[in-house]
Amino acid sequence: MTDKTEFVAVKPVRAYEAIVEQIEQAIATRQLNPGDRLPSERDLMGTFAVSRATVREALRVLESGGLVRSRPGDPRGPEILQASPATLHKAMNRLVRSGTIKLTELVEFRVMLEGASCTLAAEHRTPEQLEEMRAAVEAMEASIASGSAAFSQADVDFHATVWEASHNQLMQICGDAARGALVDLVNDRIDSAPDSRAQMKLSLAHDYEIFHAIEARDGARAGHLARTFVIEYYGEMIEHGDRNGLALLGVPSE
Amino acid sequence: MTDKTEFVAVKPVRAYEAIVEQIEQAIATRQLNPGDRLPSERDLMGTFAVSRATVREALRVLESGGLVRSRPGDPRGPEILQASPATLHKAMNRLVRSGTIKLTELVEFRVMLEGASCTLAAEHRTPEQLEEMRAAVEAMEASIASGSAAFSQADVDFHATVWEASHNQLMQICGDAARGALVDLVNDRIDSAPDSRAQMKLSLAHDYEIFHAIEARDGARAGHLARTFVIEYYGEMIEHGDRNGLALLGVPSE
DNA sequence: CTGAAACAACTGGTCTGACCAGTACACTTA
DNA sequence: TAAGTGTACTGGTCAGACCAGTTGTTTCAG
Repeated sequence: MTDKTEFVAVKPVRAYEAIVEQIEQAIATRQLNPGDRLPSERDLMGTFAVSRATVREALRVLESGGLVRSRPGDPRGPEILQASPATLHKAMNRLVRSGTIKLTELVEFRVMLEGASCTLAAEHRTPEQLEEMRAAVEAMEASIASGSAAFSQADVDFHATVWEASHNQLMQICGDAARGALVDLVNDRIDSAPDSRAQMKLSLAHDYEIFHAIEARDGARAGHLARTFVIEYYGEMIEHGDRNGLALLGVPSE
Repeated sequence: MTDKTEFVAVKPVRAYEAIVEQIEQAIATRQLNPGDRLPSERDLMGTFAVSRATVREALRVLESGGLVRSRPGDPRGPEILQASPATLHKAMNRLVRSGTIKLTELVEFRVMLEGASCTLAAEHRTPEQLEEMRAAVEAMEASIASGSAAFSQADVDFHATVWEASHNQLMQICGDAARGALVDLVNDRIDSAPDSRAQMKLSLAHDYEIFHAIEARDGARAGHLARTFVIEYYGEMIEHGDRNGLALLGVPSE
């Protein structure tokens, strides 16, 4: 506290940034709450003493961050929005797609998330969610003959329900982003390797096992299965040198 | 494919949004790469056939998303940026602060990440990184008397090195975001509960144990320890009903 | 010939003032 | 009372302007 005064680097703050900052603060500190309205752009230009172009730039930034929404003609002004995971989702997607992140990392990440969500789902799932899962796996089984599109849709449904049943949005969002990025990457790599029938049967068997573990509320087993299956599925695509760490994630601890 | 034509909901697309979309696409598809330059705002208004105000709004949105950077006076035009975790970080923070995401979820998320990164670090760490960790824990031990600021800085250093040694940026980024959000939340909750000496000693002991597991390349043990400690640390702040799932995450599998 | 100073041609940041197409709400009118 | 009409707002966009800052070039003194 009584340290010598220290100077820190500065960077010019543009007017619209200062406005964003203020409004963001007001939202963070609950002075502004979802449903509240901001004054109109023309009023705002008065209170911030800037031109409309400037307040609009600020508003656009806030809007792109999912904090407010403007609608033309609405006399109540821009609306403060409930925070939504959409922005996080987009940010995650961008990061992963940018190639800053290696396939191995993505798979490791997915292994953890998938495992954890299955464990949590086994604990937290409601009876309704269990039935949804049952319906999804049965749909998979039914569509195994009719085509890979319907099959993988049902597959996605099953996993989506598991995420939901985990009651952990954060994992859901991150897992979803990772899954999306992963299929993109894999599609780029081996374009359109269509699910072979054998492949489908394997996936189905896996999902059934997981389902039963969740049904039995056996979280440890559900997590272990999920991890193992993801590793098995993506393992071959990963360079040999990177497989050790992955394997470790599969079967942890005492 | 031959389905009946289906109409879908539309929403008006503002001009600046269309511009953002196009530039975002160009970046995602690698037509535009980090270091590349966009034409100047005045040129852009020509190519998109809009006014400068509109291209500026688009640029502001892209800038707030961390995709480009404009600098006044630079005749080369706005620069395409390397994707950075900053946006993700901010998005996660906002989501957590807004209360959309519960403390429990955040802790669960952190438990997974912390565990996984320790496991991976045990496998992937280099000798140099091991020494960094050793230095950090020793710094913790040394500063245990001198004050909590230095102590927790060393603590953060230790964990940062572990993240780094895991060689998984994704986990690092998410873990960091979660950690940041968590300390924010906890600081709000019990404001400035200063690390008691006992608390510090406990943290130190934990970190030492983890360090030794990483040193011994015992990934399973390192992960298990990390999970257990995080659970122990945050467990009390979590509502009783939510603790079961958390406990499950700690000691998984067979 | 060299190095420094002056310049010109750009850049982004901001402002003013204007127009349009929508929306909400009060005010008619049947 | 119910349907229709106005009107006064909203946000979206445009045009044109000014300033301060950067860059690269040109000029000029040594």
